[in-house]
Amino acid sequence: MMSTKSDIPSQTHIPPQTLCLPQELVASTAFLLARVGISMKVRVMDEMESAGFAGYQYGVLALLGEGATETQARIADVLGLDRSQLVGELDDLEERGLIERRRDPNDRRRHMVTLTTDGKRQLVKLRAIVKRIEDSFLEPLGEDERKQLHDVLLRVACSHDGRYKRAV
Amino acid sequence: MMSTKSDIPSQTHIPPQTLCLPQELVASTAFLLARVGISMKVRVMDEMESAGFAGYQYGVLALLGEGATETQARIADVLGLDRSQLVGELDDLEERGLIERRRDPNDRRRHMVTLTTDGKRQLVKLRAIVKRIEDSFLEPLGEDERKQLHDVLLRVACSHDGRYKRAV
DNA sequence: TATTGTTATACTCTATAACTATA
DNA sequence: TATAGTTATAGAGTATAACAATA
Repeated sequence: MMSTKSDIPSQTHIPPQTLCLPQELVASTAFLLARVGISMKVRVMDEMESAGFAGYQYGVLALLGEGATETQARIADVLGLDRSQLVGELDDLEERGLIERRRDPNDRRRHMVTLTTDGKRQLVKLRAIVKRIEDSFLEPLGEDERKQLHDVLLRVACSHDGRYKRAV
Repeated sequence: MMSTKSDIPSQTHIPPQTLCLPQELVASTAFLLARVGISMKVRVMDEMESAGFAGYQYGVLALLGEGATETQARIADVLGLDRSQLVGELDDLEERGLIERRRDPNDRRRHMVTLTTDGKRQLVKLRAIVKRIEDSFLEPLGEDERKQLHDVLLRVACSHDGRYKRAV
């Protein structure tokens, strides 16, 4: 499963320099941001899958957990997913009784999506998973460093994506 | 090209709340890190492609730009790419005269890869692209905030990936 | 037998297009 | 005609497996 990617290189007549990234990349904040962000996401996705949840289902539950009843189109737009992609995720969540889809009587094209009690329970579980992974990643940082990191990231995010607006 | 994803939602009898992400996600440093990191990567990839470079070619050039002659296996391992994936990228770079592959006379299985003069020139160009994108993203941050961000990310990266070691 | 580079194949995501039912 | 949800299809990207040359 892990192939040979993380083997200690046993090269011989190349100086036994440790496997190490080019300074140019390590010096780049963009590079670090992408690397750390992606590996965090991968880890979250993996553990979500182990917990029986696929892809972006946590995002959906988290959004619905805020209370509002949402349309599928809105869920997709807010989360930046494709509407067609969302269908499958919702099908699964619905079958498992974590969400409910009801037709909007005022516009029968629309599905109003809400979280069930069971869905809320699962959300708590998934939230804990994310929190645990986040803590493990940010372990080398002190409390105020974490706060500062979050603050800085939020400002950067806001300046490039209008969907963060309210949180500023 | 942009589909309808960024349309202002014209929903009517749903309160005209602006499209906005769940607070739970916005409050999560892991989420922000992944979001910002990925959108930065996407932007870099896009602009690289516009400049005629595909995928991870910048990484390869940057690595070779540090001076050392590297084996294909080492390039792949350092950059975290699949060895088979690397072949195509190198083929392209070689055809365009930006790198050179020579058989290692001491071990004829190996290809020693080096950067050509032209490759160095292109590297300078790509470096500028990344720098420009990074600056645009980090624009809301002051000088010392950027430094602090880089420092914090580096520490996090180091604690989860041995390939950063030297840079600590 | 193990390893390097290579080629071929399969699989997962995501993006696109087409279809229905409603408006 | 346009939109919401759905289904089907295609493409990109990645991972896996098999292979030839060399050690």
